[in-house]
Amino acid sequence: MSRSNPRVLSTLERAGGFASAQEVYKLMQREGEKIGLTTVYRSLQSLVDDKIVDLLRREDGEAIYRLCGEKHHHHLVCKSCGDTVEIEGGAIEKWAKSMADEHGFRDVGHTAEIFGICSKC
Amino acid sequence: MSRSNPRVLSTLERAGGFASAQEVYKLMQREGEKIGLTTVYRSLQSLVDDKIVDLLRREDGEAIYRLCGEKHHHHLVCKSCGDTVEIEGGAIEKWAKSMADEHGFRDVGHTAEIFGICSKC
DNA sequence: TTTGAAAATGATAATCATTTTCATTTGTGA
DNA sequence: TCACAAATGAAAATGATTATCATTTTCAAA
Repeated sequence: MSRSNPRVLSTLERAGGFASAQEVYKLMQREGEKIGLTTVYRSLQSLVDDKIVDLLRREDGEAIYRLCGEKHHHHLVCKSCGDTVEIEGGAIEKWAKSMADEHGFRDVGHTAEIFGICSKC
Repeated sequence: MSRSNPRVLSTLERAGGFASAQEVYKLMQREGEKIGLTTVYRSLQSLVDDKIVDLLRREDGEAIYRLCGEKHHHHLVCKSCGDTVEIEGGAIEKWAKSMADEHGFRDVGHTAEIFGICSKC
């Protein structure tokens, strides 16, 4: 049982509260932090165990970690240039909740992404 | 552009309409079918492109393929047993459209999944 | 029937995230 | 200082997925 390295959590916060293990690792390297990839993985895993961060999945299956306290939001992503806009999802929250209730699901979370071509492309 | 090998689809059906690429491959091997892993992946991918099967993710990130109807819909997935309910997403369609308009995006698509614990678990 | 281009196939190698191993370092209490 | 447990991280292992590329199959036209 390992405890989380505090610098990992702090980096995840600085990353906007939303990143993969590889991204956290690269970010720490770029900032001159001395840390091993193994420790980044272990720390993130233990943060998930402690319910301090959520574990989600990118479309390609890569694990992404999100601070639980972060305000929940969604993304509007350009398929061409990758530009991303954070958007509100009030309608989604209500939809997810009502669907879950209707089918007797509990402890529900959700993912929702919109992708298209932005005005610049 | 490759078309799907029909034996792959038939195997996925026989598997209960729900399996990973590796599982489909092993199942076909066990049944004496001569097919390569590459072809299994390609066939499943093209079935996804043709919207004949849905691509979801196990907790560990492994891709799982699931037969679905043609009508656009979303999923309510149990994190514990994998049980899946297909649900309507009228609210999502409107939300995605209005968000895209607001930010000048065109050719938009979207993904939305709800996950939780079902009443049986 | 023969031919040839395009599509499909599959063995193999490459990729890439993640996990495991294990030797070393660090922290801590006696 | 000593001993020992916990933490660390480099390197290897793992496992799914994708890329390569030579070979085979399909099929329509000659």
